[in-house]
Amino acid sequence: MTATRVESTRETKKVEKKQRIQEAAIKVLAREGYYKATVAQIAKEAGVADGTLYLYFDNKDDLLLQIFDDITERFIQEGLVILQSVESPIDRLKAIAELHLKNLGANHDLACIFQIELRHNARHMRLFSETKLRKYFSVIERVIRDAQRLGQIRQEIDPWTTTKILFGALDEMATNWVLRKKDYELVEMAAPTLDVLLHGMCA
Amino acid sequence: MTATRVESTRETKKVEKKQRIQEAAIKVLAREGYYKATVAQIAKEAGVADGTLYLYFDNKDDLLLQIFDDITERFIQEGLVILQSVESPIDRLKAIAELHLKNLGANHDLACIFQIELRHNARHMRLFSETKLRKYFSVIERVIRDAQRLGQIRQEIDPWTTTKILFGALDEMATNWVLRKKDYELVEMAAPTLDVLLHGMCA
DNA sequence: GAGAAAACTGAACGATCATTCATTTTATTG
DNA sequence: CAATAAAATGAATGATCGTTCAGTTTTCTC
Repeated sequence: MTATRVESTRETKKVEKKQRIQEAAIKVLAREGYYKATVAQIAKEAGVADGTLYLYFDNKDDLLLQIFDDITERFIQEGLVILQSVESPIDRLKAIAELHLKNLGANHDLACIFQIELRHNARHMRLFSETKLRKYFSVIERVIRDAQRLGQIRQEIDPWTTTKILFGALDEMATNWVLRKKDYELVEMAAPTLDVLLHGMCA
Repeated sequence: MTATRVESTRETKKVEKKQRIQEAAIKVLAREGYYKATVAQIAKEAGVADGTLYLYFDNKDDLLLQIFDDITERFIQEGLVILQSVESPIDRLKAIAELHLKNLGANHDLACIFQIELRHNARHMRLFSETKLRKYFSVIERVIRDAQRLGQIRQEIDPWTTTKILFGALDEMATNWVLRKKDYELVEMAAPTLDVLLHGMCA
C-alpha cells in the first residue's frame, strides 16, 4: 500500500464517521431541540465517546452549522442539476418548489431542524441567511428574471419581492407539515402553492 | 381607603411591574437570544432583583410564553376591531397584511422575538402554533371563504392552503426585514405582496 | 511483529445559571 | 404608631454540561 492510498482510506473513514456523527446529531437535535440536546447524547447516539466529537468539530455550535452548510449545499447542487434539464422558467419555478418540498418531506428529523432548530437566534440566522440561503434566493430570483425577459411573468412585479413570497410560502408549508404531521406528503403542496402564486387568488 | 380600593391599586402596581419585566425581557431576549439571555440580565434591565421575577412568572420559560400570549392576543383583538370597519373581503385581506407588517415593523426587538426567538424548539412552536397562531389563521381563512362566496376569489383554490401562503409570505417579509434591517418600512411590503398573491405572477 | 503515529476514550474540571428562601424593606390597617 | 401583611431582595445552592487531556487502543509501516 502506498502512502497516498493509505491516506485516502483514512480520509474515507474519517468522512464516514463524521457523517455518522452528523446523522446522529440530526436525530437527537430533532428530538430534543438544540439547547436540550447534550453533546453526550449525540455522542451516545453516534456510538462514540464524548471527546471524539471534538476531533471532528470545533464545538457544539460548529456541529450544527456544518450540518446546515453541508445539507443546504447538497440541496442547491441537486437543484442546479435539475434546472439544467428544464427549459421554461415557469417550469423551473415548479421544479424548484417540488424539490424544496420533496427534500424536506423526505426526512422529518431534518425538516424539523431546518424549519425550527436552525432559527435559534438572530446571530445564527444572520450567519446562515447571509451565505447559503442567499445563494438559494439568488437562484430563484434569476429564474424569475428570465421568465420576465421571456414575457411569461409580469414586468411590473419586483423579482426580489417575489422570491421572498415564493420562499415564504414554501417555508410555511414545510413548517406546518413539521408541526402538525398529518398523513399527507409535503411535496403535494407544491402544485396548489404555485397555482396561487402564478395565477393569483382573484377570480 | 376601602379594602377593595387598596386591592385595586395593589393590583395595578403588580400589573405595571409585570409589564416592566416583560418589556425588559423583550429587550434582552432580542439582544441575546433566549438561551444566552440570563434571568439575572433580565432582572437587571427591569431594575428588580433576580428573585422578583419568580413572584410574577413561574420560570424563564413561562416568561417567554406569556410575552407571546399577551402580545399575540393584543394583535388579534386589534385586528378584529379593524376588520369590522372594512366591508369587502379583499380589502380585509389587505388590512390584515398591513396590520401584520405594521405591528411587527413598529418594534424591532419585538419582531426579532416573534420571527426568531419564538421558534426555539418544536415543543414551543407546537404549543404556540396550536393556540394563538391557530386563531390568527382562522381569521384569515374565514375572510378568504367570504371572498369566495362573493365570487371575488376563485372557487377552486383551497382556503386553508391559501391562508398558509399568505401567512408564509408575510412571515418571510418580516424575517427578512429583521435579519437585514435596511432603511425601509416593513409595512411597505404589504401592497406588493398582496398584488402578487391576488393577481399572480403570470403576465 | 516491534515501533510509531493516529484515533479514540471517558472521567474530571470548571463555568454557568435557574431557582430558592431567610432576611429586609415597604405598604396597609385600626 | 405598632402590628401585620405583602413585596422585594440577592447570596447561596445545586444541577447541568461543554470541553479537555492523560492514558488506551487501533492502525499503519517497514
